Amino acid sequence: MSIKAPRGTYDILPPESFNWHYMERVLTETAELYGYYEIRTPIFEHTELFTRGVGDTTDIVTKEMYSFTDKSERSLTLRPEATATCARALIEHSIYGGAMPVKWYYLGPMFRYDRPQTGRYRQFRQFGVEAFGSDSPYLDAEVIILLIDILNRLGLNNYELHLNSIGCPECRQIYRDKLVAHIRPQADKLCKDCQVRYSKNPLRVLDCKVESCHVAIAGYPYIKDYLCDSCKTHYETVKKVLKDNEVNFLHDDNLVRGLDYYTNTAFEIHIPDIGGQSAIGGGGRYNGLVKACGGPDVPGVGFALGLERILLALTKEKEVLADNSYADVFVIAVGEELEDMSTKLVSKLRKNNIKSDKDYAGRSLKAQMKFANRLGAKIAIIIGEDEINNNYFTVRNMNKGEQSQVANDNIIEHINNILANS
RNA sequence: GUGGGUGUAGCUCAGGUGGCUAGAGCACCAGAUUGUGGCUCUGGGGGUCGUGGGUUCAAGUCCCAUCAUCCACCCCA
Repeated sequence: MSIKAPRGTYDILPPESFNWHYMERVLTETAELYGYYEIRTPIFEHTELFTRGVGDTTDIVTKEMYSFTDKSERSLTLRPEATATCARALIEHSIYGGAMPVKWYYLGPMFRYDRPQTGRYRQFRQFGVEAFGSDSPYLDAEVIILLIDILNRLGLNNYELHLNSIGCPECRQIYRDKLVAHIRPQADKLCKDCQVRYSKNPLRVLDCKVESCHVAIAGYPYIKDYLCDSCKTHYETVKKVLKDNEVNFLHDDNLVRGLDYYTNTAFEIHIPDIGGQSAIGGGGRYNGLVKACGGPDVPGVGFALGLERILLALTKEKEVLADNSYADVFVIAVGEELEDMSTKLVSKLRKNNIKSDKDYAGRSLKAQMKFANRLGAKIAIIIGEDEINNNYFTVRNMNKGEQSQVANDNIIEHINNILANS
């Protein structure tokens, strides 16, 4: 046992994998209800896609990418997120030439080289949606309504939706200048991280958690007061549609995005009490992204959810969310010479779509019963000499502890009956 | 990248200031009940004490290094 899963990766075993199936079903079925359909893209891309599409000053690109050189000296990178990938696919297949908007969802692993902690892994999984080709604020709202619908269907209640508008490059630049002018006299009072933020991306200073930074920048201007008319109208419409559709949100002046191709709506979902990283998802509008990736000027809006973090929140109270029975029926052969019979019966059950299993360890009847119980079997079928000689099966209802003799020919019907009533 | 905690059985963990053959609970296997699970009782298998080095008559225990893991920060999902 010397080789272990690499740092920041982990195995999902049953019954844990049941939770993933359950969650993924809710995610994909809900998305399709809203007209979003799955796009499956490569798990690695040319490194350049992410330096351009994520931003070469972001932490993701500067210190978290899993990049490697292949045998032909190409620089490739395990995808750290999927939005840039979707933009690439949109451009590559000239999807923008057809009917708009195009609405996609994706589900799968992402990779970031980072120190693992609660709810953070080097290989983690995201579900996200992207809608390209419409600048309508109603589409921003749809994406958010979908997100909230998903959380509700999963049974999460204690989340907070934070919402803000970061305007367009034009009005944001005016705001940025105002903000920098406001901070400049206090710049030396900021924490070490904020010193860096101040020069690199001043809007980031706003969501610093250090108390002294808040004090230092007190009275800072809000971006909402600097939005141009068009951006202001866009944001007001998004908020109105959310209210009309009973989605609660908190306007958050400190919610910002770093890069120029992010525009207008920005939102994040927080679950305060999962410990560690409370952000389980986020998204917004990115009207400049497709162009930044080398395509035409196509607007877009979307979100991504961190699935480990969602599961963390979901399993806080109950460990296994889905049906955790490994087999509905367990077939027991008493004595090795009857194993041919149990094998045939298990095959018959399976052909009739009854989830069933049998012993492969040469166990005694008692031990097989115990095993059946542990698998969560609802029914045990016993085949012994008596049964063979008289053409019947002994069927035991494991929950009720009742058992009966069932003629061989009636077995499927009988089992289906019990399962239907359990 | 920065700062802390922890590495002993498959899992959760005991093992004061070093000292006999390293323990418990759970899990697993078997028996009590020779054709019947869950509860109980009895027994059994399973550990190079993360790894390497050092101190010592003697190291699971002390020291150093290293790796792993967990937690937090930066940042993100």
